[in-house]
Amino acid sequence: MPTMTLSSDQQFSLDSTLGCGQVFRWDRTDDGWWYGVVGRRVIRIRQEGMQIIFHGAPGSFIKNYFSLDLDIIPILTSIDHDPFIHTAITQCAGLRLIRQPKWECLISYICSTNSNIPTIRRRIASIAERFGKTIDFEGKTYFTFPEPSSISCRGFEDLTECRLGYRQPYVFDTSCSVTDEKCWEETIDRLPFEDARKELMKMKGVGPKAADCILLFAFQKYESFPVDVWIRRIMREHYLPDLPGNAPLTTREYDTIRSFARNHFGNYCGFAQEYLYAAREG
DNA sequence: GACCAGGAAGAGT
DNA sequence: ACTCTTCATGGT
Repeated sequence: MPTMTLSSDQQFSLDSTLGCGQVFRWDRTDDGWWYGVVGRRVIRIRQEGMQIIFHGAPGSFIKNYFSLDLDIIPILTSIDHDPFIHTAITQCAGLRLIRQPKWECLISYICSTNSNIPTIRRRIASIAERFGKTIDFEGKTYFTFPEPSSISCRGFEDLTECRLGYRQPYVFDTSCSVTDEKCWEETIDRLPFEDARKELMKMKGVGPKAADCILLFAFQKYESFPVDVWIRRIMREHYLPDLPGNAPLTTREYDTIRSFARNHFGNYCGFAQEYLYAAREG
């Protein structure tokens, strides 16, 4: 079984990283193993102190996926500007931002709107099960996340079983437009942040929040600061107590919150967002 | 049944 | 550019 030894200044917690809600296709067994599908691979991985034990992918792949090449200490230092974020950083020590497959991330966050994490997970699993390819791994069957064309070439109705609700046309429509435009990832990647954001929001079902998540989790745009109901609550309570009334989140308030965060936490405010989110409710 | 969850689109102003 | 309504699902 391949292993990797973390260096002493290389903070990493597998449980925080896979359990914080940034990815939806990993499961932890009672004995501490995580199983996940990434691209065409099934990966089994666990952590024992400074040792990472894994199977299903080369070490270089693991290192890149979990962004273990990134020097995280200076990044955390750069966002550690107040006692509240300091507590979150301490609480979720070793949380890393994963480099997610872009297409899967796009659909995942289209499926995430106005939902909770268990429901989102079920939707993604259902899409993979019905449209992906099977992979046999250690006697069990897993499913890849389907290519855009695998969804778009089938009828709209085939998605109904996935129970996406009002998101079904968004997923289908985005699958069609991405099937047509092969190099959308390059386009997004090359653009400066605000332009990339606008470009993503042209896709059906992608608003400000989903765009920010996709930019953060799939494109490593660390200046992104997604604002969901939890983050909004936390920011209003601890950083922006003077914001008016508790009405539905408007575009203006969203922008107020994210520009505050960008100023307060700096260019790596996306890390701050994920630590605050992971440390929510407790 | 009401209310909530990693919101967004569309219509009407 | 802003406000309001509607959207489908599953859990508490």
